[in-house]
Amino acid sequence: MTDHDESRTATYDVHATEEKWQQVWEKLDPFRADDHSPREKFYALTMFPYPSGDLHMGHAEVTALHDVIARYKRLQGYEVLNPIGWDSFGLPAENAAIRNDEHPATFTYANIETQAESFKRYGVSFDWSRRLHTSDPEYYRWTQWLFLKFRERGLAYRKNSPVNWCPNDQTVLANEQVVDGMCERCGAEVTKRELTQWYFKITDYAQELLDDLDVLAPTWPDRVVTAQRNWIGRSEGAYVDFTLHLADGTDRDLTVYTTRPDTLYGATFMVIAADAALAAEVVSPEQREAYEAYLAATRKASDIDRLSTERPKTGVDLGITATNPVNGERVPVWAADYVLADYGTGAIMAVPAHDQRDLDFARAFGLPVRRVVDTGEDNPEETGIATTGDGVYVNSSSGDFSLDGLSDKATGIHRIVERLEAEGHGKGAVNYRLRDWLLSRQRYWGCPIPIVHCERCGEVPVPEDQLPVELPELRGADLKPKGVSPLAAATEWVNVECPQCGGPAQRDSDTMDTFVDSSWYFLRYCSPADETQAFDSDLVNAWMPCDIYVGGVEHAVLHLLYARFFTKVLADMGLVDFREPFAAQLNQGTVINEGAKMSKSKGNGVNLGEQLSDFGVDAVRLTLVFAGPPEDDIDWADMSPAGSLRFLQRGWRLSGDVTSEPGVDPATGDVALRKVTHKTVHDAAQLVESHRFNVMVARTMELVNATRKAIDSGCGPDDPAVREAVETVAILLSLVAPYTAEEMWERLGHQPTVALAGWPQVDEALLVEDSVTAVVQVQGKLRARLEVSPGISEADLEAAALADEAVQRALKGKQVRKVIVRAPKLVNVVAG
RNA sequence: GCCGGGUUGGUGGAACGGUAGACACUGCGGCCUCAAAAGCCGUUGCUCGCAAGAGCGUGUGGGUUCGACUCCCACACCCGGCACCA
Repeated sequence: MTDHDESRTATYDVHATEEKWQQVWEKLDPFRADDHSPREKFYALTMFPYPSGDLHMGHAEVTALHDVIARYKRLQGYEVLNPIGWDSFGLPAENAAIRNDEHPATFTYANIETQAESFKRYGVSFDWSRRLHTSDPEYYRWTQWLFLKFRERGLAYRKNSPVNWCPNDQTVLANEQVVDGMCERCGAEVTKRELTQWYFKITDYAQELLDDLDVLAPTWPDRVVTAQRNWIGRSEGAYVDFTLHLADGTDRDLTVYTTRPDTLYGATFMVIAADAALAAEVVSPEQREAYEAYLAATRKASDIDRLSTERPKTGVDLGITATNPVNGERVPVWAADYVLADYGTGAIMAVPAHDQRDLDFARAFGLPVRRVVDTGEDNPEETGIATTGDGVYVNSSSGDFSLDGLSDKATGIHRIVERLEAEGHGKGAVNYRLRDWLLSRQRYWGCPIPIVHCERCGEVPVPEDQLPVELPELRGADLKPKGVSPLAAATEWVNVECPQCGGPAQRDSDTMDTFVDSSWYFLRYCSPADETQAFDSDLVNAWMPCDIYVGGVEHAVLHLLYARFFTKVLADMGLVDFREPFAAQLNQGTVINEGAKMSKSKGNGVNLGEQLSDFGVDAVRLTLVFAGPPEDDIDWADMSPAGSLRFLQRGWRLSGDVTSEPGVDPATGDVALRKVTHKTVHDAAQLVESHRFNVMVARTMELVNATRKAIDSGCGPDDPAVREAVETVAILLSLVAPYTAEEMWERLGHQPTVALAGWPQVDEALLVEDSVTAVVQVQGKLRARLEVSPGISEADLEAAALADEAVQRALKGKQVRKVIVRAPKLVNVVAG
């Protein structure tokens, strides 16, 4: 074998290389962010993991993508903050502790260590000095402090209300954690319970949370913006006051919310939510028995039944009437479960002609249907299909007021609201689907709520200097869910003196939703060791908002909405000077296998550790980044980590072929290869900025191929352009394959680390092509290609095109009518 | 039903309104080898053709344009969000 042959088949030992560089990085500590650096700051945040076990393919993907951005920005000269921590409170640890008769911390911190080691092996450019865990008292002390601050502002309050209850996890859930009537975490069917619980008043911020989505829309994924808009669910309409006439002869107001006040003349009955307190208060004595039977039946029905849209309408006549404020008409009042107690006012005016639900109800109970908007469609009373579009108003007048003849919905709404407001019978209004955030949980492994309940003083906040309220030591069977928090049974912990009066009192025994912990961790990263405050406002304002937040789309409405809410509250408190925490966002897709989500039951799981052992870290990372657009799902069965490793070895091999010395002036090198190199660097920057990492990798592959050709059959290995090209490959590869890149960089005679080598300078002069391929079309069809100078004139290009043999052939017998020339790229000849 | 996003070779995917299929994977042929593996080189959208070449081709149907994967309209299907929210 000749030396040359050897260089074409040589490979490096993947695992030895990994171990070697891990030690070097440990020593050099090149990714520590300097708060006081004069460089421009860049905050690259990735959603911190929950320590459920070792890292899996999902972690590998999000981290690989995230690290491309962090490493790119560092090369570009930014001071990059790329922190890591763990969202370490939560149910899985608690359930494991019950199973294994141990403390949740055992499971939690063991897994954190495992994951931390795996991240280090994975070569992620994290700043390990800022590591945090939300279950550390040093952290949750400040979660408690924030809770108290929110409470001082009236943004954390307690109320009694029917809440979502997971019978399996034995805890309440926020609306956001109930998916299709099931517990988001365990899949059990969620039931309702009447409980007194803590809430964050996120609804105070509904409008701002909605409005600022417009600001985020250009840099946030569409699906996240859409999901949040839908979740907030703003609707515009009006409150309208009807008068109820009770059986005992008294009257009272009944206010309803409607988005179609313009159809007020079509209201033929009213419906009150069966489970609203009002319904029980106003029902007539004759109908009370029937109502109570109906209510009992309603309560028994689960959310699953309720959610079914196919279900026929049910209800009961309350035996009373109400007066329509615009025409004095008396209509019957019913109770039904299709009206929700906690939206609007819990009561509606039913306009069966123009609302499908009301029409279904009217038909089920023989109630009248009156059309007040003629849309040209058939009468809803006959078809059973409500008409909801624009049309001409009819039967809509009383006294000196009339909508009749009008054909514009917006004007109709405006006119009737004006009228209602003038007469004091209603007003324009906005409603949101968003509800307050229920934050209490009846579980142990979470942040204790720093409140003491005193018989005399009521709710008393734990004084700040007594924070944190630490969790008592409970383990194993003590943690078994029993419907109230396990903390309630820890009598020594629960029973305390009231901080205010010194009398006997009890700690609040619930813990906080873990989404509270994760609503501010990105702030803590800016000053993670600060023992005097939750975060240093100056440092937070210097680093934030996060320039990029990479993570899973499953948090589109949960974590991302809560974190936005927290940030707005903190801005109102004057603690931060921005109102949105994440300037831009990237949601990675899911790694699946053989067309399906990986799962134990399907047996299609792909083990990350095995992939890393078989192909090496770099090949796995490269495969994930090269697979396609970052937000697309990746089917691992379609991928070729072996192919990725092959490419990396090919790239590495180049570094052994370079024979010129480090520091040689590339200006004297082969111009053709230099052009490829500089164009690649130029394009790669734009591709990374626009998150087209897969294309960036493809371009790097092209550069490798071009360099290989130059070495073997072009300018040869000692040409300075070859060194320039290979050094460029090493730097570009460092975004995705840090081990291979370091190895190349060292073989090229440079000191570590390539991560700080800087982004290559682009020579603009080398971006100019000296010949371009001009395309000649006849009738829009490609007929010829011409190599021409980039500066060719339109006339010259046209002449050359028409002179071409293939073009003449295609034109045969036809007359040239028109020639479009776009020098130097294209000519289109139109004939006929 | 309402709101977003999508549909390109055998596969993953590229393509400022201007060469469709870059870059890979797979397949096929070859080199190396006693042989195999690995590696390397060539080839690979479909149809016809020995070839030169020709025709077809980006979910469907229209439109705008000299020219459309790209823009506009309608439709089908897939994915995500919301949904008895008045």
